[in-house]
Amino acid sequence: MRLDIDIAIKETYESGQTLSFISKIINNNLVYSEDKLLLYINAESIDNPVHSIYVKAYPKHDASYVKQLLRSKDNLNKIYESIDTDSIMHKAIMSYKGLRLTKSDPVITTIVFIISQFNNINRIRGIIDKLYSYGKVVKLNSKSYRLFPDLYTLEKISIERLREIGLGYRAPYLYNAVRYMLYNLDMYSLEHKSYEYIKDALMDIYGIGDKVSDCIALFGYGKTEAFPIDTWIKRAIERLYFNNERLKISKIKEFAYSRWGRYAGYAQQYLYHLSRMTKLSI
DNA sequence: ACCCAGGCGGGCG
DNA sequence: CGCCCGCATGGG
Repeated sequence: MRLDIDIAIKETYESGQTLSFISKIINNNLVYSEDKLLLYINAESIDNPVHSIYVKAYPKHDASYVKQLLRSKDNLNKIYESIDTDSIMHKAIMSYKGLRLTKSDPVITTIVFIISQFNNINRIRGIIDKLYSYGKVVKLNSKSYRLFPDLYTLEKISIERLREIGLGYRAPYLYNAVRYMLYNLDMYSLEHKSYEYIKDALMDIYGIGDKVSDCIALFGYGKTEAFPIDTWIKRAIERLYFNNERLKISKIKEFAYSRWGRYAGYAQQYLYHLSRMTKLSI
């Protein structure tokens, strides 16, 4: 199925969202798989913003799901207009035009960002890879791929095994979260709740705090007002907007919400990508 | 060797 | 509340 959308696949893939962790670039195509579906996304060039992509899906072609995943309703030009408040954000927008926020499965997003805490992107990818080995094998175009394991499969993995996989001290966080999502909280019941409601519900989970819940709200529930603050974003705001002054998280939040409002999440994503790509030597 | 990574829970004042 | 500390692990 062909889908009209302005998107820079590579930037979107590399910018540290859920999609970054549960998909792979294979032969210049993006392969993304959740627990019940697999997408094979082909763009003419993953290096440049394109205007359309071609998608094959397992088990069936479902354009609406792909549109939701890639947030095709977002009018990037309008969003740029509203967050282009200064020369720094302007540079980020110009550099990474076509970078989109993505909206992934909230359960998988929760798992990914519990693993992400106080960790680095390469290690997170490695751990997610190992989790994939528990997933079902499916075929698409006569090639085999793994789906992400569902909660019932993850429930069978012991804490010791999670430690071996590399979760370290986060093993009990994930172990408990899997059970919490199975028996205490239907994550899909939060889909159309407010940002604040979602944050409160997520922060009741052992191992999920302010930052991880913001990532889940943003990348798993599509709440674009969320502004996750990790070490990169903290340094970036301090260095680029406050002349290297040390700031409290609460102060940075205030700054971000008042400056970028309901698209703070987009501003965050561009700033995060800019910070990592330039290592802040701008 | 040392420092850092998409932070969190717990304990203390 | 806010602040401070320890935490597993691997790569630069």
